[in-house]
Amino acid sequence: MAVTIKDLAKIAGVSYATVSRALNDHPEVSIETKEQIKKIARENGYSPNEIARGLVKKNTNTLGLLVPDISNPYFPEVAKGVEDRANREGYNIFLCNTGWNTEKEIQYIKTLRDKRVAGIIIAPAASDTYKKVKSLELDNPVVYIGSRSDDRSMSFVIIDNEKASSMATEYLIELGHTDIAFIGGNENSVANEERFNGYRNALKIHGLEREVHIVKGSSFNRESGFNLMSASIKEGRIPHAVVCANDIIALGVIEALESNFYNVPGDVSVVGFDDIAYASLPKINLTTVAQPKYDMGSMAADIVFRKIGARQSGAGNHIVLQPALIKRGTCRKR
Amino acid sequence: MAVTIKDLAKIAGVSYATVSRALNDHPEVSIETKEQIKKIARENGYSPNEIARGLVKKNTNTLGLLVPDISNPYFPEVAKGVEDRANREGYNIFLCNTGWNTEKEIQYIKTLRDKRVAGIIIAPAASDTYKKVKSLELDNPVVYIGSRSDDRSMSFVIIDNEKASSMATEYLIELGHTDIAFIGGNENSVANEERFNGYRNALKIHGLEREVHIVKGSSFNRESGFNLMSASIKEGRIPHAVVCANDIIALGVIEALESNFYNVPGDVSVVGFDDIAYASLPKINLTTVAQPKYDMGSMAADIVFRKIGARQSGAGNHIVLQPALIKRGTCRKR
DNA sequence: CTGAAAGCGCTAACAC
DNA sequence: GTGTTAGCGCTTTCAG
Repeated sequence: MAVTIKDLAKIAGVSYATVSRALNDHPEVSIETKEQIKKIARENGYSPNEIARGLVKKNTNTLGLLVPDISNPYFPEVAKGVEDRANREGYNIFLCNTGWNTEKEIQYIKTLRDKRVAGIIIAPAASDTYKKVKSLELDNPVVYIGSRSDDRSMSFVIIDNEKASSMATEYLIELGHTDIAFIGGNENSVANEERFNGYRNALKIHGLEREVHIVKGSSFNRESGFNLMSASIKEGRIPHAVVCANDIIALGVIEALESNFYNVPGDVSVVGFDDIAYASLPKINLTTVAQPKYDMGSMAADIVFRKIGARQSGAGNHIVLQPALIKRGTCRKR
Repeated sequence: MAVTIKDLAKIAGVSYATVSRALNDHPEVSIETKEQIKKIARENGYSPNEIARGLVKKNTNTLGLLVPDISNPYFPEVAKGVEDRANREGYNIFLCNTGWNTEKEIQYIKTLRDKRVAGIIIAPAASDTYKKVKSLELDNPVVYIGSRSDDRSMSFVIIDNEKASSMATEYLIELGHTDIAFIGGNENSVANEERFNGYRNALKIHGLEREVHIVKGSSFNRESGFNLMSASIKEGRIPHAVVCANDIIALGVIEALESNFYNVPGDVSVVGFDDIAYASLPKINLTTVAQPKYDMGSMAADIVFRKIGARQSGAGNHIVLQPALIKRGTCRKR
């Protein structure tokens, strides 16, 4: 099998401790033996067994990342941020696609814990993710991304979802719309709830409470947006505008609207959430709320590293980024 | 620190070997002590140290996946296929974003090797990835995805890129186009080369050799497609149609065309490659070549598992899937 | 059915 | 500078 440190020691005629030192560039070992040993290592295709090393150093140089749906362009961007930051530290990341399923989420977290990852970054699948994870009493630092729990002992990096959603809704109100619908994603998602609250509050503040036109959410995807909007149309409920819980839902909503010959933004205005890359395509030109996805990923990784360094699983780190409304072409004055 | 098997043994008043057996459901251990020990394990929040176990079992239940750009919606789909298949086997995957950079690729592969992953799935960054990887003389099974090397000892799962590209080009020819351009991605990518060859061969077969209108590629992304097409327009080279090396390039090409007031497909027909989710958006409606991304991912993982089982790093496994041309709205008769 | 002991590949005192 | 030795947390003979 693979050549070990002992094999090298035998060849070099030294103890294997010396080999270990040489390979790790310890200062005590003479420069010649160092060179010598490294040469032998190279010649014999030695590859250090990181898992053995990890066992003794109690350190795997590995992070876990849980995302609900890697097919949603929002998450690859986050993942890239996490990965780049982790890579700079010499860390690798385990990518876990949870499919919006907390069971799967917990199962993944358990294996990550067993694999002794240095930290776990979670884009939660649902609101009960938090307590489920908490009940695991992990030793590993955990940071949430995209949404938060009330429990301030937990760390997170988010944008202010509620405010963002309010901004979007108020923009629509300014444009003269009164019958504004909200089409949500997974109903047990915290981000979804916050975005809904932001929407509702904006209506309330502007005395439009009566107009609240909720289209119950189902999933954070295109099909769901399409189906929900189609159903609403079938019922004859055609709002002036719709606030969507994310961009891909918005894409589905627009699809439904246009396939029923309603023009966007001519007949109905639509605003999304996330600002995925495709939102800026001229043909799409979706008005939406931007999230600094990549930065959120790297910031989350940053917090993990800070926690690892500090050895204090203590206080929660909280980063709340400000959202920006990107006005493009799917909204129009009424 | 974390409770170990020895702690449990002490509590249970048995040897730690027995604890190990009980926890692993060995048949020899009495059902009562088994229950007993499991209970103690649960109560004390025991989590098996997979890295210690891995050291002795020489098995990490981990796969590595290298992709050039996780932001390209093609790759998350592949990743999902790999991940789902791996998950069924109880494996986790290391996601490595190589940024089309073979240096980074090799560096990643080295750490994956050091971390003793059971196998590595590579969506290669460039044509020299193959020999660079080969020179590493890995013990780990490797399977390539998306493009292949001539070296038949390597395993891969691909679609027939050349044929696919020919199909797309011939479709354009049937539509009456003669001045057909090819806008490529990374020039040192094998997939890019194969797709270019398919394009050129189709022209040749139809006696259109003289018309070959190559727009040198640069990157597999939207900006590149946009820039290349814009430059071509500026030079006054407006082809009848353009074959793009992938969908996101096509998106950029269309963007460039329309921002210069050329209508697609009215003035210029465009065909993409990959069939990413956004290609089917009514507003985009991109004619393209479909790749079974998810299946390709899971098949690649499948090969890895077969190799792990067989313990024969021997013969290369080759899967060549048939491409399908998806005719949508970006091409029109001339 | 269970215990004792060796060892996976490596690092880190502790000696000399 | 380098060797010896004791683990890291676990699985797996080998005894009994």
